[in-house]
Amino acid sequence: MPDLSHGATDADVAAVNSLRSAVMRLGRRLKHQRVDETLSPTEMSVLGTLATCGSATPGELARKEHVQPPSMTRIVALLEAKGLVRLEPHPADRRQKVVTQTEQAETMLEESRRKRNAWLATLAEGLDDEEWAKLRAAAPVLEKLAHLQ
Amino acid sequence: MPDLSHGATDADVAAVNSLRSAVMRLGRRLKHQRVDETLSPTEMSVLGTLATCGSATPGELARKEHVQPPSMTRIVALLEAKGLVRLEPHPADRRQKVVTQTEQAETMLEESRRKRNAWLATLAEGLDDEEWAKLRAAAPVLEKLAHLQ
DNA sequence: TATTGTTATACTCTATAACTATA
DNA sequence: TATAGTTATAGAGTATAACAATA
Repeated sequence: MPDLSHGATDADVAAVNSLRSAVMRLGRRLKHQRVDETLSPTEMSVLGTLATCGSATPGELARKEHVQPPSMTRIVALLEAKGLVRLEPHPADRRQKVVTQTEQAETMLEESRRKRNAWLATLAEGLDDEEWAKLRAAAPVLEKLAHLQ
Repeated sequence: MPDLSHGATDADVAAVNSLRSAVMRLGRRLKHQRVDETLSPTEMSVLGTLATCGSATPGELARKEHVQPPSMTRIVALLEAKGLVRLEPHPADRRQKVVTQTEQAETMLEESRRKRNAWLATLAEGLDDEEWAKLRAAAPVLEKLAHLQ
């Protein structure tokens, strides 16, 4: 961790600038290089969360994805309409709902994983071993960063 | 580089999934944690590019930021209206224009760099030395990735 | 009274299509 | 005929505000 009590170094600031710029640009690319044309990036991200968490309430999903509750309402409704999630009443709190992914979603995720290999291949061609390793090492840190605070 | 000629390994695919999800989520956070409320992420990114490249044509900027030419027209117009860039005729080709950042933009970037330290500080509190190092190592690779192909 | 989720609405950003001017 | 940039328009995704139901 950089010594921020006395101000960040120029190199730290530069790294953050670079990181931010790259994340924004990469985000725009990813938006277009969807493996599944019928799902938005956030919808995919929600399915990914449900695949690991099992199930969650709309409020929990909104906090995880860093969107506002009304946005998650819409996203969950779209996923439900596509048959990818199931909405059930919360067992303990009748205000809340429980969102679970369907078997169809699992099948779809497996399929999209195969499709992703093509994009991965073109990606990897432009990176050497070392760069690839750096990317893999940073992936979990980026995930942590996205969830911090 | 992973052995993609015979298909990517599960670990490679998992890394890409994780990366994509993190980039999307982080991108949404960055959208809201703007250091300058009056500039969109892409506007900031364009200024960052101009700060390093010196000057560029709208077409070049569109390709770098991965937006379509009409979008860059709008972005450049907004930056010009804010007095942050100057538009001049291209010396050799009268179809093109040259976009250059103003002194005001440099002042603003310096100011925003100071503001960014606050966000950097809260960020760094949640990361240890090792994680921070991984992030710094990956930043240039992410930039490369954003520009590939 | 606070919290969960929804409805209604508006905004921001970007894209596509069609156009103008220049090469 | 091709290219750089613009104008006009539409769409996707998200936010805010106001509301209903439950805690």
